[in-house]
Amino acid sequence: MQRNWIGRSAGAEIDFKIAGTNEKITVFTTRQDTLFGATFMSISPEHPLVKKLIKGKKTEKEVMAFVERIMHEDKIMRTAEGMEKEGIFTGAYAINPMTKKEMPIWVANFVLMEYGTGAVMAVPCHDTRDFAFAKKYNLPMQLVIQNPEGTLTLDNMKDAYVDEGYLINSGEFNNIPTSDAKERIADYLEKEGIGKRSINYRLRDWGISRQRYWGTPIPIIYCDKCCTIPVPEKDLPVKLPKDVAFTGKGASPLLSAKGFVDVKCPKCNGSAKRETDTMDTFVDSSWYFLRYTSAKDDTRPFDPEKVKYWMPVDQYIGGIEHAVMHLLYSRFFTKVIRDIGLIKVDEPFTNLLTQGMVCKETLRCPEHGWLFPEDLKDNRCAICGKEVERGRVEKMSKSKKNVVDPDKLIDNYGADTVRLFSLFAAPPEKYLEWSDQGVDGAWRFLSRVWVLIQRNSEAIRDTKGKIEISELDSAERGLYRKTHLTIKKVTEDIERDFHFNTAIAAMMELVNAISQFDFGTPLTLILSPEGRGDIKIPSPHGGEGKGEGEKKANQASVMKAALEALITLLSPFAPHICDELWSVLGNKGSVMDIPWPKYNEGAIKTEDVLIVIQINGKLRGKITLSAGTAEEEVKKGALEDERIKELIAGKAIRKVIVVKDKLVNIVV
RNA sequence: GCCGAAGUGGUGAAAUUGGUAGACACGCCAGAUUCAGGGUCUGGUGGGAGCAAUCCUGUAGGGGUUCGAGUCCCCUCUUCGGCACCA
Repeated sequence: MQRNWIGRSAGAEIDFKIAGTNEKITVFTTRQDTLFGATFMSISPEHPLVKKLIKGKKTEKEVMAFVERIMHEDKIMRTAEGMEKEGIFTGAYAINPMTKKEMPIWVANFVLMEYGTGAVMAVPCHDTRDFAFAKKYNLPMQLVIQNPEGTLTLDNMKDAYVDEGYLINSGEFNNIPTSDAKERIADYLEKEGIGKRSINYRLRDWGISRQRYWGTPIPIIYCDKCCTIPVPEKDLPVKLPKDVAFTGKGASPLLSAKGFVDVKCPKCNGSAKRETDTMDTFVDSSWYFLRYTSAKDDTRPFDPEKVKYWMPVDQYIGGIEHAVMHLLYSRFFTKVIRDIGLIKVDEPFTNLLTQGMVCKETLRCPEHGWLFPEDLKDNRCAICGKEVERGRVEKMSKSKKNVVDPDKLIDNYGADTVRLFSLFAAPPEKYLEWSDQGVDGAWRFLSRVWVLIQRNSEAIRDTKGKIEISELDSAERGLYRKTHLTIKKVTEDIERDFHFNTAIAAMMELVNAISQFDFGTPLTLILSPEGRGDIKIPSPHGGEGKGEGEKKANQASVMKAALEALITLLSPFAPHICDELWSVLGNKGSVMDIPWPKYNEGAIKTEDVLIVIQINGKLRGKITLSAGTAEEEVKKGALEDERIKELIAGKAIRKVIVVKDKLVNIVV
């Protein structure tokens, strides 16, 4: 996205002789391939050559009047697209270095002095602006790029042809495709010394001063005698004054702070005034990460050694709305600070995650303006009863009152639930339309975890937890495998792309699996978070039938492994409840001090795999085989399946595709 | 106009390498819980047909590549974000 702002474009600078003088005029173009089609020239009203060109010509007065008028127009308006193109002939001519023809030089309102060289070779046939300009002022046109179909003529063109094609009317370069011609003509220009390859960047202006209080003061003093003087280093930093009147009217509030504004000139000691504009807060956010490395250093902005240690930022997370401006400015600052030799960092951020914004619909009463969701009564304004307009779903903002008060949710559900739900609702890079539906689900999940631990903690407390996979029965193996699959999934989801939503879903699956396995002591718990009612715990599903001794020990070990993994994995998402449950499980200390669990490859391996059977790519059956079964065996197994036999009866099998441990596709 | 992202059930979303579309939730439906309500538990839940087994259909729309496409290619539409005559 920053590409638009940096605006790198590769092209060439080309010199044009001005007829009857020794002067030359240089243009920048990305379309040197259309040089033979350049039939006139447009220059910016600010171009320094304008005065020279018209000097002594009878058009001088007229042109100057035009230039003056344009330069007094608002620049943003003047350079807005769709603005009427205007120009005036200077009376001077440039010489096209290829065709040697004379090209009238025009001053045009749409040519910008700050981009390129402030002068443009106009190729009306292959540039839409030049086309419009040439048509308006009846200027010559020359077709030099033919489309691949060969159908273009000067008469049938309704607009400029700006696409790829091949060259015509271009002497020795005829019939060359545009992309090659760019290189060949650039080579020619360089060889002949009339031009060179050039790269242009269009950096946007950044006016950093603001007429507001909250911002860094600009350390400049204005003295009538000594002009503009920077505040001496010993007086830095300039701090914002406290005696300020915020009227909401007029210019900067700092103007009202007399003690701030009136100062002695550091040079002549006469009376002087301070700059009262402050800096855009983007200035501060452009280097704060450097300051963070040395926050307590009161002698300088940052300590280069600390910057060397900490920078660049490994992972930067910010809202998508800052993807262009803030990040571009930060990169710019970093490079400037590097260029003046204070740091060695080239790019400030190694990885960027732009998170989506949280949005919500806006509500508006025709009489009382923006409304909070709770200002509604039966879908009407609670104050006047008027019907409420439901607006667009947009970025949450206090001014539009389309916000959710986290305190209320936290009061009702607790911080863990609110945190868990926010992370579960959507992946982080996606925009999220907030809805309260679903918070209940997060609360229920945490309640289930709470109950599970309470029920089982007693039974697993004395377990040593040693597990031999070969000694486990199939239910135990199943849970043990699920536990390790979950560790893998949660770890990878977090590390790879912060997809907390799928990590949480995986933990929910683990909880479901543990519930199925549950063998804990029957227990009735009364949980009463504010307004949530109580939970009666039903009898456990299994467990009673299980044998004693070894069997029971394995069960407890597997259960313990599952519960401990669950609590550790869940702790970053619901830290408070997990810390509590960690001790309920009989552990000392905080779960936050426990190393992140590692999955065991051996626990994940399965003996049996489910093979999908397709006929012509459509799902027609499933069989379970042991993992790693040879292709031939799998094929045989599929073809012997009763249903498959029926379905393919009487049809010729053209081909059978086997994907190992996954599927068989029978093509008939 | 240009650049970028996206479009999947009633809803939020999964599908990470081209291989069972809809995981996990929300909502809804049914049953259980010795009153109701709430809560909890169990089961069901893309659409259509069928008593059923099952079949057809389905990832914005249209084409294509492939044994096989939400995923790859081409075209179209819609939404969102950014930019604004940059030669």
